[in-house]
Amino acid sequence: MPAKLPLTIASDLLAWYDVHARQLPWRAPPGTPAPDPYRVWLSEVMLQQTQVATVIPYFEAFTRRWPDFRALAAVEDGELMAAWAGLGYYARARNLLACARVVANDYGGALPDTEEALRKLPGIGAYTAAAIAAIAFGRRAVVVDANVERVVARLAVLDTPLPAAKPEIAALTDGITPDDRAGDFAQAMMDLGATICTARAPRCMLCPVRGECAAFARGAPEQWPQKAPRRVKPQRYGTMFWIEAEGHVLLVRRPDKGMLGGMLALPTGPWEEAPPGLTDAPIEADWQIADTVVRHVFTHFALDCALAETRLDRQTDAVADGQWWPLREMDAAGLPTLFAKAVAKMEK
DNA sequence: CAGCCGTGGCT
DNA sequence: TAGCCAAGGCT
Repeated sequence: MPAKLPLTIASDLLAWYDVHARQLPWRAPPGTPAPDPYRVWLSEVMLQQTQVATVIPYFEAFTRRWPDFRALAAVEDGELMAAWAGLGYYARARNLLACARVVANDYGGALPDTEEALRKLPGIGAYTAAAIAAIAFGRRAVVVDANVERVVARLAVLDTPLPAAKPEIAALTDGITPDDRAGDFAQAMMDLGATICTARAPRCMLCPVRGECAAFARGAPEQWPQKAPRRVKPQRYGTMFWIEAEGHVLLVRRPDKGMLGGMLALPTGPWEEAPPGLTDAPIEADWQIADTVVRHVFTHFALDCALAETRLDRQTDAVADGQWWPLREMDAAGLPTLFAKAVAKMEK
């Protein structure tokens, strides 16, 4: 284990946070009473692997429609998934709803206030449980996200690459987390990582703790954290099927497991190393292949998806579990971006 | 534990 | 621009 970090980091960081904290819709100003746990929880789930600017409009829409756990717990699955459309990582939406229902049914509509109890709820892992306990309930918790990992790795010039360095980083973070204001400290670390101690081109001259930063002293802070090399992203090919009839298009609900799980979508064939053509076409029809493909990049592969079109005289019921959606209301369908791109292409 | 799981911003 | 990256959780 490396040497401990200077204990002055917490006080320096909190003093900086008192002046420079970002004003965010889910955040109470420094020193004021803790914000509503529902809003903290909702924001933390939305913020998992997702940047602040992307989350804000979704957070505003969700809190306007569903102001508390009971309201959210009463939503139908499809309505919730449609509202989440575009945010990505759709398992978060399924877990969000499951969590809201547990809170409404088993906890009287109020989130439990300990890390241990929070950790057992759907969609709440080690990071989110610590963040909620600290920010919403004022408990001392060690909050480690990707920002904290980067900041701590630089402060301590950790040469162990991620993710192997995670235990060391957690121990070092524990060592500088204050007993009071652990929530503000966590948010200060994350603000610092998001605005100053950035992954590339860090703004060290604005940093309140550069005097305690070993990476700054070395003169090359962007050299940390070290990371294990990434795998190359494979290219895959697929086909989407556009079946139009009487001003409607056929949509299907994707299974909960797997890519875009639980989301409404255009029917698709398999996604493979070679173009699958009309494999798994929902019906036999006179398919026309659009002249351009829909390109979309997911986390672990890139997809070139052909678009097969056909028009029918009537809305066939030959496709089990399909539903006909009016073309004039495609925005309300809540399609993942891959399919929203196809809709945009068809509307031209 | 390592692979799976979206999307948009930034350089 | 092509790749890197982000307030991770689940299995």
